[in-house]
Amino acid sequence: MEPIKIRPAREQVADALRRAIFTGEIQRGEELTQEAVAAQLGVSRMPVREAFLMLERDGLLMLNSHRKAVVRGLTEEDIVDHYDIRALLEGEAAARASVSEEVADIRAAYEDARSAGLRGDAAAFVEANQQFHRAVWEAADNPYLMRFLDQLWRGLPPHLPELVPVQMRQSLADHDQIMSALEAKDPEAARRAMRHHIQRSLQQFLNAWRSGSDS
Amino acid sequence: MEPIKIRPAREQVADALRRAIFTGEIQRGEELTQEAVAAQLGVSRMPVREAFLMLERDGLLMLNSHRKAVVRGLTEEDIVDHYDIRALLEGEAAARASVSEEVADIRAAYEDARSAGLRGDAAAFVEANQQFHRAVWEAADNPYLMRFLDQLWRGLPPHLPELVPVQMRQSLADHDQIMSALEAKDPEAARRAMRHHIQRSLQQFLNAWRSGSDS
DNA sequence: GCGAGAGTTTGTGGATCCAATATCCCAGAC
DNA sequence: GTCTGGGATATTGGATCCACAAACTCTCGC
Repeated sequence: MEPIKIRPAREQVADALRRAIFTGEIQRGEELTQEAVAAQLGVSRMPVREAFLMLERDGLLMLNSHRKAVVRGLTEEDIVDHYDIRALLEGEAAARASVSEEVADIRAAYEDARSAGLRGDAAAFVEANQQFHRAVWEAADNPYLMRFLDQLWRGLPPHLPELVPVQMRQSLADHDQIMSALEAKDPEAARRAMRHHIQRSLQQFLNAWRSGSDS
Repeated sequence: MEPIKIRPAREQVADALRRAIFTGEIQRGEELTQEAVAAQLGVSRMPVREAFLMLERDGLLMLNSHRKAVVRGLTEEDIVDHYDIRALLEGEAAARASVSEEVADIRAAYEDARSAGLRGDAAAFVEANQQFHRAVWEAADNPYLMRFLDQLWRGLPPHLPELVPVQMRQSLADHDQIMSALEAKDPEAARRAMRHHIQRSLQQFLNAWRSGSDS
Protein backbone atom coordinates (compact mmCIF):
# COMPACT_ATOMS: atom_id res chain seq x y z
CA MET A 1 0.00 0.00 0.00
CA GLU A 2 1.44 3.28 -1.04
CA PRO A 3 0.39 6.51 0.60
CA ILE A 4 -2.50 8.03 -1.28
CA LYS A 5 -2.75 11.73 -1.69
CA ILE A 6 -5.78 13.20 -0.05
CA ARG A 7 -7.45 15.96 -2.01
CA PRO A 8 -9.08 18.69 0.07
CA ALA A 9 -12.60 19.72 -0.82
CA ARG A 10 -11.42 23.04 -2.20
CA GLU A 11 -9.54 21.29 -4.98
CA GLN A 12 -12.42 19.09 -5.92
CA VAL A 13 -14.67 22.12 -6.04
CA ALA A 14 -12.12 23.92 -8.18
CA ASP A 15 -11.96 20.93 -10.53
CA ALA A 16 -15.72 20.81 -10.84
CA LEU A 17 -15.85 24.50 -11.70
CA ARG A 18 -13.03 24.22 -14.20
CA ARG A 19 -14.79 21.38 -15.94
CA ALA A 20 -18.04 23.33 -16.02
CA ILE A 21 -16.29 26.32 -17.53
CA PHE A 22 -14.44 24.25 -20.10
CA THR A 23 -17.52 22.40 -21.24
CA GLY A 24 -19.42 25.64 -21.52
CA GLU A 25 -21.94 24.67 -18.87
CA ILE A 26 -20.92 27.92 -17.24
CA GLN A 27 -20.63 30.69 -19.79
CA ARG A 28 -18.22 33.56 -20.06
CA GLY A 29 -19.54 36.61 -18.24
CA GLU A 30 -21.82 34.61 -16.00
CA GLU A 31 -21.91 35.59 -12.34
CA LEU A 32 -21.41 33.03 -9.62
CA THR A 33 -22.28 33.31 -5.97
CA GLN A 34 -20.53 31.20 -3.40
CA GLU A 35 -23.90 30.24 -1.98
CA ALA A 36 -25.30 28.92 -5.25
CA VAL A 37 -22.21 26.92 -6.11
CA ALA A 38 -22.04 25.51 -2.60
CA ALA A 39 -25.66 24.42 -2.73
CA GLN A 40 -25.27 22.86 -6.16
CA LEU A 41 -22.20 20.88 -5.16
CA GLY A 42 -23.53 19.98 -1.75
CA VAL A 43 -20.77 21.55 0.34
CA SER A 44 -20.62 24.64 2.52
CA ARG A 45 -19.49 28.00 1.26
CA MET A 46 -16.04 27.58 2.78
CA PRO A 47 -14.39 25.31 0.22
CA VAL A 48 -16.10 27.29 -2.51
CA ARG A 49 -14.50 30.51 -1.32
CA GLU A 50 -11.11 28.92 -1.46
CA ALA A 51 -11.78 27.39 -4.85
CA PHE A 52 -12.78 30.82 -6.15
CA LEU A 53 -9.41 32.17 -5.07
CA MET A 54 -7.65 29.37 -6.90
CA LEU A 55 -9.58 29.95 -10.08
CA GLU A 56 -8.83 33.63 -9.89
CA ARG A 57 -5.13 32.79 -9.85
CA ASP A 58 -5.62 30.57 -12.86
CA GLY A 59 -7.29 33.45 -14.64
CA LEU A 60 -10.70 31.84 -14.97
CA LEU A 61 -12.58 34.07 -12.54
CA MET A 62 -12.54 37.75 -11.70
CA LEU A 63 -13.11 38.57 -8.05
CA ASN A 64 -13.87 41.95 -6.49
CA SER A 65 -14.48 42.68 -2.87
CA HIS A 66 -18.10 42.18 -1.97
CA ARG A 67 -19.06 41.54 -5.57
CA LYS A 68 -20.13 38.36 -7.23
CA ALA A 69 -17.49 36.38 -9.06
CA VAL A 70 -17.49 36.87 -12.81
CA VAL A 71 -16.46 34.05 -15.11
CA ARG A 72 -13.66 35.28 -17.30
CA GLY A 73 -13.84 32.35 -19.64
CA LEU A 74 -11.55 32.48 -22.61
CA THR A 75 -11.44 34.66 -25.64
CA GLU A 76 -9.69 33.55 -28.77
CA GLU A 77 -6.98 36.05 -27.98
CA ASP A 78 -6.46 34.48 -24.57
CA ILE A 79 -5.96 31.13 -26.20
CA VAL A 80 -3.33 32.46 -28.56
CA ASP A 81 -1.54 34.20 -25.70
CA HIS A 82 -1.72 31.03 -23.66
CA TYR A 83 -0.13 28.88 -26.33
CA ASP A 84 2.51 31.50 -27.01
CA ILE A 85 3.75 31.36 -23.47
CA ARG A 86 3.39 27.64 -23.34
CA ALA A 87 5.59 27.33 -26.41
CA LEU A 88 8.19 29.55 -24.80
CA LEU A 89 8.24 27.65 -21.53
CA GLU A 90 7.93 24.14 -22.88
CA GLY A 91 10.56 24.95 -25.46
CA GLU A 92 12.90 25.96 -22.69
CA ALA A 93 11.97 22.84 -20.75
CA ALA A 94 12.78 20.65 -23.73
CA ALA A 95 16.11 22.36 -24.23
CA ARG A 96 17.03 21.72 -20.63
CA ALA A 97 15.69 18.19 -20.63
CA SER A 98 17.86 17.29 -23.58
CA VAL A 99 20.98 17.65 -21.48
CA SER A 100 19.53 16.01 -18.38
CA GLU A 101 19.98 12.51 -17.05
CA GLU A 102 16.32 11.69 -17.29
CA VAL A 103 15.77 11.28 -20.99
CA ALA A 104 15.00 7.63 -20.35
CA ASP A 105 11.98 8.57 -18.23
CA ILE A 106 10.73 10.71 -21.04
CA ARG A 107 11.09 7.85 -23.46
CA ALA A 108 8.95 5.65 -21.24
CA ALA A 109 6.16 8.24 -21.26
CA TYR A 110 6.64 8.64 -24.99
CA GLU A 111 6.13 4.91 -25.53
CA ASP A 112 2.96 4.95 -23.45
CA ALA A 113 1.46 7.76 -25.47
CA ARG A 114 2.52 6.05 -28.67
CA SER A 115 0.91 2.75 -27.88
CA ALA A 116 -2.27 4.41 -26.65
CA GLY A 117 -2.39 6.34 -29.89
CA LEU A 118 -1.76 3.33 -32.09
CA ARG A 119 -4.55 1.36 -30.51
CA GLY A 120 -6.80 4.39 -30.81
CA ASP A 121 -7.57 4.70 -27.12
CA ALA A 122 -8.38 8.40 -26.86
CA ALA A 123 -8.75 8.60 -23.10
CA ALA A 124 -5.48 6.82 -22.49
CA PHE A 125 -3.78 9.00 -25.06
CA VAL A 126 -4.87 12.22 -23.43
CA GLU A 127 -3.54 10.99 -20.13
CA ALA A 128 -0.28 9.64 -21.55
CA ASN A 129 0.28 12.76 -23.61
CA GLN A 130 0.11 14.84 -20.48
CA GLN A 131 2.55 12.47 -18.80
CA PHE A 132 4.93 12.86 -21.70
CA HIS A 133 4.94 16.62 -21.43
CA ARG A 134 5.20 16.45 -17.69
CA ALA A 135 8.19 14.15 -17.93
CA VAL A 136 9.93 16.80 -19.99
CA TRP A 137 9.38 19.47 -17.37
CA GLU A 138 10.51 17.22 -14.62
CA ALA A 139 13.72 16.54 -16.46
CA ALA A 140 14.22 20.28 -16.91
CA ASP A 141 14.36 20.41 -13.14
CA ASN A 142 13.36 23.98 -12.45
CA PRO A 143 10.55 24.39 -9.93
CA TYR A 144 9.38 27.70 -11.36
CA LEU A 145 9.13 26.33 -14.87
CA MET A 146 7.16 23.40 -13.53
CA ARG A 147 4.84 25.57 -11.51
CA PHE A 148 4.00 27.83 -14.41
CA LEU A 149 3.45 25.01 -16.84
CA ASP A 150 1.18 23.38 -14.33
CA GLN A 151 -0.82 26.56 -14.10
CA LEU A 152 -1.03 26.86 -17.84
CA TRP A 153 -2.30 23.33 -18.28
CA ARG A 154 -4.93 23.91 -15.66
CA GLY A 155 -6.08 27.04 -17.45
CA LEU A 156 -7.23 25.39 -20.66
CA PRO A 157 -9.24 22.24 -21.33
CA PRO A 158 -6.57 19.61 -21.93
CA HIS A 159 -8.16 18.54 -25.18
CA LEU A 160 -11.38 19.35 -26.89
CA PRO A 161 -12.93 15.91 -27.10
CA GLU A 162 -13.97 16.21 -30.72
CA LEU A 163 -10.46 16.75 -31.96
CA VAL A 164 -8.63 14.08 -30.07
CA PRO A 165 -8.75 11.51 -32.88
CA VAL A 166 -7.31 13.95 -35.42
CA GLN A 167 -4.78 15.26 -32.98
CA MET A 168 -3.38 11.89 -32.03
CA ARG A 169 -1.74 11.14 -35.37
CA GLN A 170 -0.12 14.52 -35.64
CA SER A 171 0.94 14.66 -32.03
CA LEU A 172 2.63 11.31 -32.25
CA ALA A 173 4.58 12.43 -35.28
CA ASP A 174 5.62 15.58 -33.41
CA HIS A 175 6.62 13.53 -30.44
CA ASP A 176 8.95 11.52 -32.63
CA GLN A 177 10.75 14.68 -33.61
CA ILE A 178 10.99 15.85 -30.02
CA MET A 179 12.13 12.50 -28.77
CA SER A 180 14.95 12.19 -31.26
CA ALA A 181 16.18 15.70 -30.55
CA LEU A 182 16.20 14.86 -26.87
CA GLU A 183 18.09 11.65 -27.42
CA ALA A 184 20.56 13.44 -29.64
CA LYS A 185 21.11 15.78 -26.68
CA ASP A 186 20.61 18.75 -28.96
CA PRO A 187 19.01 21.53 -26.91
CA GLU A 188 18.15 23.86 -29.74
CA ALA A 189 16.65 21.15 -31.88
CA ALA A 190 14.59 20.02 -28.92
CA ARG A 191 13.39 23.55 -28.32
CA ARG A 192 12.43 23.97 -31.95
CA ALA A 193 10.62 20.65 -32.11
CA MET A 194 8.66 21.39 -28.96
CA ARG A 195 7.76 24.90 -30.04
CA HIS A 196 6.61 23.58 -33.38
CA HIS A 197 4.52 20.91 -31.71
CA ILE A 198 2.76 23.43 -29.53
CA GLN A 199 2.22 25.98 -32.23
CA ARG A 200 0.70 23.31 -34.41
CA SER A 201 -1.59 22.23 -31.58
CA LEU A 202 -2.73 25.81 -31.31
CA GLN A 203 -3.91 25.79 -34.89
CA GLN A 204 -5.93 22.65 -34.34
CA PHE A 205 -7.32 23.98 -31.13
CA LEU A 206 -8.37 27.24 -32.73
CA ASN A 207 -10.11 25.51 -35.59
CA ALA A 208 -12.09 23.34 -33.23
CA TRP A 209 -12.76 26.31 -30.98
CA ARG A 210 -14.08 28.48 -33.77
CA SER A 211 -16.51 25.87 -34.99
CA GLY A 212 -17.48 24.83 -31.46
CA SER A 213 -18.05 28.20 -29.88
CA ASP A 214 -20.42 29.93 -32.28
CA SER A 215 -23.22 29.42 -29.82
CA MET B 1 -10.77 60.52 -8.68
CA GLU B 2 -9.85 57.10 -9.82
CA PRO B 3 -11.29 53.99 -8.19
CA ILE B 4 -9.06 52.87 -5.39
CA LYS B 5 -8.39 49.21 -4.88
CA ILE B 6 -9.40 47.83 -1.54
CA ARG B 7 -7.04 45.24 -0.15
CA PRO B 8 -8.65 42.37 1.74
CA ALA B 9 -7.11 41.24 4.98
CA ARG B 10 -5.75 38.07 3.39
CA GLU B 11 -3.45 40.10 1.18
CA GLN B 12 -2.16 42.20 4.00
CA VAL B 13 -1.48 39.06 5.99
CA ALA B 14 0.30 37.57 3.00
CA ASP B 15 2.40 40.70 2.64
CA ALA B 16 3.35 40.66 6.30
CA LEU B 17 4.42 37.03 6.06
CA ARG B 18 6.38 37.62 2.88
CA ARG B 19 8.26 40.46 4.49
CA ALA B 20 8.97 38.38 7.57
CA ILE B 21 10.35 35.59 5.39
CA PHE B 22 12.45 37.92 3.29
CA THR B 23 13.99 39.68 6.25
CA GLY B 24 14.75 36.37 7.88
CA GLU B 25 12.52 37.03 10.86
CA ILE B 26 10.92 33.74 9.92
CA GLN B 27 13.54 31.18 9.05
CA ARG B 28 13.59 28.46 6.42
CA GLY B 29 12.20 25.23 7.85
CA GLU B 30 10.27 26.93 10.58
CA GLU B 31 6.75 25.69 11.22
CA LEU B 32 3.83 28.07 11.34
CA THR B 33 0.39 27.50 12.77
CA GLN B 34 -2.56 29.53 11.62
CA GLU B 35 -3.43 30.18 15.23
CA ALA B 36 -0.05 31.65 16.15
CA VAL B 37 0.15 33.89 13.10
CA ALA B 38 -3.42 35.06 13.62
CA ALA B 39 -2.73 35.95 17.22
CA GLN B 40 0.46 37.78 16.36
CA LEU B 41 -1.17 39.85 13.64
CA GLY B 42 -4.35 40.43 15.58
CA VAL B 43 -6.77 38.84 13.14
CA SER B 44 -8.72 35.63 13.14
CA ARG B 45 -7.49 32.42 11.56
CA MET B 46 -9.59 32.90 8.48
CA PRO B 47 -7.53 35.46 6.57
CA VAL B 48 -4.41 33.59 7.64
CA ARG B 49 -5.66 30.37 6.06
CA GLU B 50 -6.20 32.16 2.80
CA ALA B 51 -2.84 33.88 3.00
CA PHE B 52 -1.18 30.51 3.52
CA LEU B 53 -2.74 29.28 0.31
CA MET B 54 -1.39 32.29 -1.55
CA LEU B 55 2.09 31.83 -0.20
CA GLU B 56 2.01 28.18 -1.12
CA ARG B 57 1.34 29.17 -4.69
CA ASP B 58 4.24 31.61 -4.59
CA GLY B 59 6.45 28.77 -3.41
CA LEU B 60 7.23 30.24 0.00
CA LEU B 61 5.29 27.73 2.09
CA MET B 62 4.67 24.01 1.93
CA LEU B 63 1.22 22.90 3.01
CA ASN B 64 0.02 19.38 3.75
CA SER B 65 -3.40 18.36 4.87
CA HIS B 66 -3.68 18.52 8.61
CA ARG B 67 -0.03 19.43 9.03
CA LYS B 68 1.56 22.64 10.07
CA ALA B 69 2.79 24.92 7.32
CA VAL B 70 6.53 24.69 6.69
CA VAL B 71 8.47 27.72 5.47
CA ARG B 72 10.22 26.79 2.29
CA GLY B 73 12.42 29.83 2.23
CA LEU B 74 14.93 29.96 -0.54
CA THR B 75 18.02 27.98 -1.30
CA GLU B 76 20.72 29.34 -3.50
CA GLU B 77 19.58 26.93 -6.17
CA ASP B 78 16.07 28.34 -6.01
CA ILE B 79 17.42 31.79 -6.60
CA VAL B 80 19.33 30.72 -9.67
CA ASP B 81 16.28 28.92 -11.03
CA HIS B 82 14.18 31.95 -10.30
CA TYR B 83 16.40 34.33 -12.21
CA ASP B 84 16.73 31.89 -15.08
CA ILE B 85 13.02 31.88 -15.69
CA ARG B 86 12.77 35.57 -15.09
CA ALA B 87 15.40 36.17 -17.76
CA LEU B 88 13.47 33.98 -20.16
CA LEU B 89 10.15 35.69 -19.53
CA GLU B 90 11.36 39.25 -19.25
CA GLY B 91 13.47 38.73 -22.34
CA GLU B 92 10.37 37.67 -24.21
CA ALA B 93 8.48 40.63 -22.78
CA ALA B 94 11.16 43.02 -23.95
CA ALA B 95 11.14 41.51 -27.42
CA ARG B 96 7.41 41.98 -27.66
CA ALA B 97 7.47 45.43 -26.13
CA SER B 98 9.95 46.62 -28.72
CA VAL B 99 7.33 46.28 -31.45
CA SER B 100 4.47 47.66 -29.40
CA GLU B 101 2.90 51.09 -29.40
CA GLU B 102 3.75 51.76 -25.79
CA VAL B 103 7.46 52.35 -25.86
CA ALA B 104 6.78 55.91 -24.78
CA ASP B 105 5.28 54.71 -21.51
CA ILE B 106 8.38 52.68 -20.89
CA ARG B 107 10.55 55.68 -21.49
CA ALA B 108 8.63 57.64 -18.87
CA ALA B 109 9.29 54.92 -16.30
CA TYR B 110 12.89 54.76 -17.45
CA GLU B 111 13.32 58.48 -16.82
CA ASP B 112 11.84 58.16 -13.34
CA ALA B 113 14.25 55.42 -12.39
CA ARG B 114 17.11 57.36 -13.89
CA SER B 115 16.44 60.52 -11.98
CA ALA B 116 15.90 58.65 -8.73
CA GLY B 117 19.20 56.89 -9.31
CA LEU B 118 21.11 60.06 -10.14
CA ARG B 119 19.97 61.81 -7.01
CA GLY B 120 20.78 58.67 -5.02
CA ASP B 121 17.32 58.11 -3.63
CA ALA B 122 17.40 54.37 -3.01
CA ALA B 123 13.78 53.92 -1.99
CA ALA B 124 12.49 55.83 -4.99
CA PHE B 125 14.83 53.90 -7.25
CA VAL B 126 13.57 50.52 -6.06
CA GLU B 127 10.03 51.63 -6.74
CA ALA B 128 10.78 53.23 -10.10
CA ASN B 129 12.85 50.27 -11.19
CA GLN B 130 9.91 47.99 -10.60
CA GLN B 131 7.71 50.38 -12.57
CA PHE B 132 10.15 50.27 -15.44
CA HIS B 133 10.09 46.50 -15.60
CA ARG B 134 6.35 46.46 -15.21
CA ALA B 135 5.94 48.92 -18.05
CA VAL B 136 7.79 46.49 -20.27
CA TRP B 137 5.46 43.62 -19.45
CA GLU B 138 2.42 45.78 -19.94
CA ALA B 139 3.63 46.73 -23.36
CA ALA B 140 4.17 43.07 -24.16
CA ASP B 141 0.44 42.72 -23.65
CA ASN B 142 0.13 39.06 -22.77
CA PRO B 143 -1.82 38.35 -19.60
CA TYR B 144 -0.04 35.10 -18.89
CA LEU B 145 3.37 36.65 -19.18
CA MET B 146 2.27 39.39 -16.84
CA ARG B 147 0.79 37.01 -14.32
CA PHE B 148 3.89 34.88 -14.14
CA LEU B 149 6.25 37.80 -13.84
CA ASP B 150 4.11 39.18 -11.07
CA GLN B 151 4.40 35.88 -9.27
CA LEU B 152 8.14 35.80 -9.73
CA TRP B 153 8.62 39.29 -8.34
CA ARG B 154 6.51 38.41 -5.35
CA GLY B 155 8.63 35.34 -4.70
CA LEU B 156 11.91 37.14 -4.01
CA PRO B 157 12.76 40.20 -1.97
CA PRO B 158 12.77 42.98 -4.57
CA HIS B 159 16.21 44.16 -3.51
CA LEU B 160 18.49 43.29 -0.70
CA PRO B 161 18.81 46.68 0.97
CA GLU B 162 22.55 46.55 1.36
CA LEU B 163 23.18 46.24 -2.34
CA VAL B 164 20.85 48.88 -3.65
CA PRO B 165 23.51 51.60 -3.89
CA VAL B 166 25.85 49.40 -5.87
CA GLN B 167 23.09 48.09 -8.01
CA MET B 168 21.76 51.45 -9.01
CA ARG B 169 24.70 52.47 -11.15
CA GLN B 170 24.86 49.20 -12.99
CA SER B 171 21.12 48.90 -13.42
CA LEU B 172 20.89 52.33 -14.94
CA ALA B 173 23.56 51.49 -17.44
CA ASP B 174 21.71 48.29 -18.32
CA HIS B 175 18.49 50.20 -18.67
CA ASP B 176 20.15 52.45 -21.23
CA GLN B 177 20.93 49.44 -23.34
CA ILE B 178 17.43 48.08 -23.02
CA MET B 179 15.82 51.40 -23.74
CA SER B 180 17.75 52.02 -26.91
CA ALA B 181 17.02 48.53 -28.20
CA LEU B 182 13.36 49.14 -27.53
CA GLU B 183 13.38 52.46 -29.31
CA ALA B 184 15.22 50.94 -32.21
CA LYS B 185 12.32 48.46 -32.37
CA ASP B 186 14.80 45.60 -32.46
CA PRO B 187 13.21 42.65 -30.68
CA GLU B 188 16.25 40.43 -30.49
CA ALA B 189 18.51 43.20 -29.22
CA ALA B 190 15.91 44.05 -26.60
CA ARG B 191 15.69 40.43 -25.54
CA ARG B 192 19.48 40.16 -25.26
CA ALA B 193 19.79 43.39 -23.30
CA MET B 194 17.08 42.38 -20.88
CA ARG B 195 18.48 38.90 -20.39
CA HIS B 196 21.88 40.35 -19.77
CA HIS B 197 20.48 42.82 -17.25
CA ILE B 198 18.76 40.09 -15.30
CA GLN B 199 21.64 37.68 -15.37
CA ARG B 200 23.94 40.37 -14.10
CA SER B 201 21.52 41.19 -11.30
CA LEU B 202 21.62 37.54 -10.36
CA GLN B 203 25.34 37.72 -9.82
CA GLN B 204 25.01 40.73 -7.54
CA PHE B 205 22.15 39.15 -5.70
CA LEU B 206 24.08 35.94 -5.16
CA ASN B 207 27.12 37.73 -3.83
CA ALA B 208 25.05 39.66 -1.34
CA TRP B 209 23.10 36.53 -0.47
CA ARG B 210 26.19 34.46 0.20
CA SER B 211 27.68 37.00 2.53
CA GLY B 212 24.34 37.78 4.16
CA SER B 213 23.04 34.30 4.83
CA ASP B 214 25.91 32.56 6.57
CA SER B 215 23.97 32.74 9.79
C1' DG C 1 15.28 -0.72 28.54
C1' DC C 2 12.51 -0.71 24.50
C1' DG C 3 8.66 -1.14 21.41
C1' DA C 4 3.59 -1.23 20.58
C1' DG C 5 -0.74 0.70 21.44
C1' DA C 6 -4.26 3.60 23.64
C1' DG C 7 -5.51 8.04 25.20
C1' DT C 8 -4.55 12.98 25.00
C1' DT C 9 -3.40 17.08 22.73
C1' DT C 10 -2.79 20.00 18.95
C1' DG C 11 -4.06 21.84 14.60
C1' DT C 12 -6.24 21.82 10.41
C1' DG C 13 -10.49 21.47 7.30
C1' DG C 14 -15.13 22.41 6.96
C1' DA C 15 -19.72 24.46 8.73
C1' DT C 16 -22.07 28.03 10.67
C1' DC C 17 -22.67 32.61 12.44
C1' DC C 18 -22.17 37.60 12.44
C1' DA C 19 -20.67 42.06 10.41
C1' DA C 20 -19.86 45.04 6.72
C1' DT C 21 -20.65 46.59 2.13
C1' DA C 22 -22.61 46.78 -2.34
C1' DT C 23 -26.78 46.72 -5.09
C1' DC C 24 -31.67 47.38 -5.85
C1' DC C 25 -35.95 49.60 -5.51
C1' DC C 26 -39.06 52.83 -4.35
C1' DA C 27 -40.67 57.19 -2.66
C1' DG C 28 -40.36 62.04 -2.66
C1' DA C 29 -38.60 66.55 -4.28
C1' DC C 30 -37.67 69.62 -7.85
C1' DG D 1 -40.23 63.06 -15.70
C1' DT D 2 -35.97 62.55 -13.64
C1' DC D 3 -32.84 62.63 -10.12
C1' DT D 4 -31.63 61.89 -5.17
C1' DG D 5 -31.76 59.56 -0.83
C1' DG D 6 -32.95 56.01 2.32
C1' DG D 7 -34.09 51.59 3.48
C1' DA D 8 -34.42 46.63 2.25
C1' DT D 9 -31.89 42.83 0.28
C1' DA D 10 -28.21 40.14 -1.32
C1' DT D 11 -23.63 38.66 -0.94
C1' DT D 12 -19.18 38.66 0.53
C1' DG D 13 -15.46 38.98 4.33
C1' DG D 14 -14.24 37.69 8.82
C1' DA D 15 -15.04 35.16 13.44
C1' DT D 16 -16.31 31.30 15.84
C1' DC D 17 -17.51 26.53 16.34
C1' DC D 18 -17.17 21.63 15.56
C1' DA D 19 -15.30 17.26 13.60
C1' DC D 20 -11.62 14.69 12.30
C1' DA D 21 -6.77 13.68 11.46
C1' DA D 22 -2.04 13.70 12.92
C1' DA D 23 1.47 14.10 16.57
C1' DC D 24 2.72 13.22 21.21
C1' DT D 25 2.98 10.83 25.49
C1' DC D 26 2.41 7.64 28.76
C1' DT D 27 1.75 3.06 30.10
C1' DC D 28 2.02 -1.73 29.71
C1' DG D 29 4.12 -5.91 28.14
C1' DC D 30 8.13 -8.15 27.07
